[in-house]
Amino acid sequence: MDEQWMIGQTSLSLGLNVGGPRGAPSVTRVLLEEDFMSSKKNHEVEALEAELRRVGEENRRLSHMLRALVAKYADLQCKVSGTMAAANNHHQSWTTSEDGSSASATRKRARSDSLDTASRNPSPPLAAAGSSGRFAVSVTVGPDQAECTPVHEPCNSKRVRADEVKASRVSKLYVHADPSDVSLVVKDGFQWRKYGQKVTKDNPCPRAYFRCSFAPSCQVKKKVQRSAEDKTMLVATYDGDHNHAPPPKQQGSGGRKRGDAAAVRVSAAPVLVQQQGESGSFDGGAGGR
DNA sequence: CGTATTTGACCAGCGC
DNA sequence: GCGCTGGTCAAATACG
Ligand SMILES: [Zn+2]
Repeated sequence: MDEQWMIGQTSLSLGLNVGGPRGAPSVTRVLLEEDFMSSKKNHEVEALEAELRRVGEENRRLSHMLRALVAKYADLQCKVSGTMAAANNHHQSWTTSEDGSSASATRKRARSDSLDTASRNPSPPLAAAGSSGRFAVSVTVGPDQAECTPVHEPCNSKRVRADEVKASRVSKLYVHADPSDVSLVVKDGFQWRKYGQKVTKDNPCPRAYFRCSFAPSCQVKKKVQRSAEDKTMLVATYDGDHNHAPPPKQQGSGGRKRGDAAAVRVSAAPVLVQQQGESGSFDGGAGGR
């Protein structure tokens, strides 16, 4: 299923890329000038100019979208490559992405590396789900993921590794949400209760902390933060696994609550693999503090 | 009135 | 030892 979706993305991306370059507008403008010099039909020139402007705007928008799409596609391709050949990691650098060393231009690359590193598991616990307008990628990293040692590390890698080791089950979910959404309350099928919000150092957008409020014995936590540059990307980091039956999407064809048409409701249910192995002795202790 | 969200305070881990 | 940063708590507030 994932491959099919990715193939679709590939074809789309290639098609857009072929027709993407901004060479046509200049040609159109030349033709338009010629028409104007001939002084045949001014109104037609005006119409053409208006259309040209509109097309230019659309082209720019499409270009932007295409760029994001290409970036995502590159991430997915890298991930797939890493999954297929888990041992052959040639061009992976795993730059200082989590450390946050102000990598402005290489933000996408860093994300790609992160995804790729997470996908370097022996078993492929990654799931991709895409809708017509939304984009969601879920990556579940396991405890044995920290075995892979980075290659040429500039400075860090021990802190990140320790963090990964400490976290038993961390699954990242990249969702493509509308930037008009100001509340990071991502309704992904579960009931979350927000318990904190902090402003991180390298990201101007605040990070929201959620906790599963569906079951008292479920201490699944979730961190939601939108990307610094791609305001349309919401990075939801799920920590833990639900030990209760998920609410079966009881939200029918009702109206929205806040009248927000483009809400963030992440309906793309990520097929989180329960291959974490031993799930026992995990749901019992729910004692907080 | 009960519940969810907000938001400042508090704390723990880590680097210098 | 001190400062910084991320994570959590809990009182206050908003909302249904
Ligand atoms: Zn839960």
